[in-house]
Amino acid sequence: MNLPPLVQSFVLHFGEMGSRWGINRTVGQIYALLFVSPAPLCAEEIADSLSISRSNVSMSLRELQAWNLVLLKHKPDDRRDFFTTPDDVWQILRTLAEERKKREVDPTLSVLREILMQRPASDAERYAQERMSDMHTLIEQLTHWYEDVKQLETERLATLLSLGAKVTKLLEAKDRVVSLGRSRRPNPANKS
Amino acid sequence: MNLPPLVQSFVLHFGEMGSRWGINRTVGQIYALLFVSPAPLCAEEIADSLSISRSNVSMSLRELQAWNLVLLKHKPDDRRDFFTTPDDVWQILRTLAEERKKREVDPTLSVLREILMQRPASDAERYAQERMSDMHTLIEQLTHWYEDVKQLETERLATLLSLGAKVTKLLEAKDRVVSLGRSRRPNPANKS
DNA sequence: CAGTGATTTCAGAAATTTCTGAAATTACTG
DNA sequence: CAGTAATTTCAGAAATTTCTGAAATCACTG
Repeated sequence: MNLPPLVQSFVLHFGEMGSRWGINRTVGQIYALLFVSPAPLCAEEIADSLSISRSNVSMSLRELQAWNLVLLKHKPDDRRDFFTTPDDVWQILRTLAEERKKREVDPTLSVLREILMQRPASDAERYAQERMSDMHTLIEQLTHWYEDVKQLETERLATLLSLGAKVTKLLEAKDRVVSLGRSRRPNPANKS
Repeated sequence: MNLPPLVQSFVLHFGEMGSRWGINRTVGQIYALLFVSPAPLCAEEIADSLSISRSNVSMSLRELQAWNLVLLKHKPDDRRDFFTTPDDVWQILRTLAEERKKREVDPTLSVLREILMQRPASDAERYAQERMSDMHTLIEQLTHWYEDVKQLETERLATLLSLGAKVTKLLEAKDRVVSLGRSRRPNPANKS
């Protein structure tokens, strides 16, 4: 591996992290490399920089494309493919969230729903279903929240983030304001 | 594997999912089994239910304990250990979030900070640092938000979730109200 | 349509991870 | 403190994943 030392640390760390997620080491490294490269790279350059085989690069890029994590660029009069990542880190975050949801959350929800449809044949099964139902409810709540906030422009999302838990203060304030105007209505926020 | 069919589907799915995260298949299966079991199980029972070796169970339980995902129980006059998961799915979610942060986010932040301290020795390194700085900023924002909302009681957290993007409506409303009272102050929410 | 360079595919090699059974350890008990 | 049951450890077997080099495919070009 023949990279500026500072880039190399980054690439190696993402390799490690890659294996801790489902992504493998090489895929993580390639992504990291593309992320910090000022210009798009072609497969050959990636293979050289990371000292891995050309075919490994090919397969790993395919994987990254399946995750929508890389962009394909072309230079005039050059028929090689060049690869980059999106510039906007928020966009990257959105893509990651979306893909992980698609691969992990959605299938889980569908398995849970499937099981919850079935008729329990014993007490053990009845209890198991209750537990799964709790899990299903929680995941659905999280998913709905996600589907909702992902629509927000980045600007607003960032504002919301920086507010953090302080939004609850706002909620309380709103409750008070609303109770002034209307007749008793303890917690209007509870409706879905 | 000798389990009620409905439990078996669940266990198998979590096994699959396990491998997609860093967690391995057996660990995922054991967790799923404990999650839907009405009473705590001992290692032997787990090994039998999942048809895996006793030693594998031992190592996997150790792993789950390192993640704080299982509880140890004891029966009077029985010196075996019995295992369960917490009842509250919100609590489980909190633990998961906390552990993943500890293992994935924190180390990444610290690598990024480390690199950003260094002096770039070339244009390539300078550019790489800019990119890493963007990433660092984003992760810090997310982390701060997380540290903030994780303090909330579950009740409030759930309310916040169910509100979703509608909080921004509230923000706008607040802006209007505040502008009525005070002299011009366009976006008070922006301060960190 | 032969020639060339880029890319992909894929069988098997290499590396890594997971799992097991046997042995060791721990923690009691009579 | 010998005996016993539960548990852990760990070397190597088994399974899985990752990676490579050689061959095939693709997309042009003269």
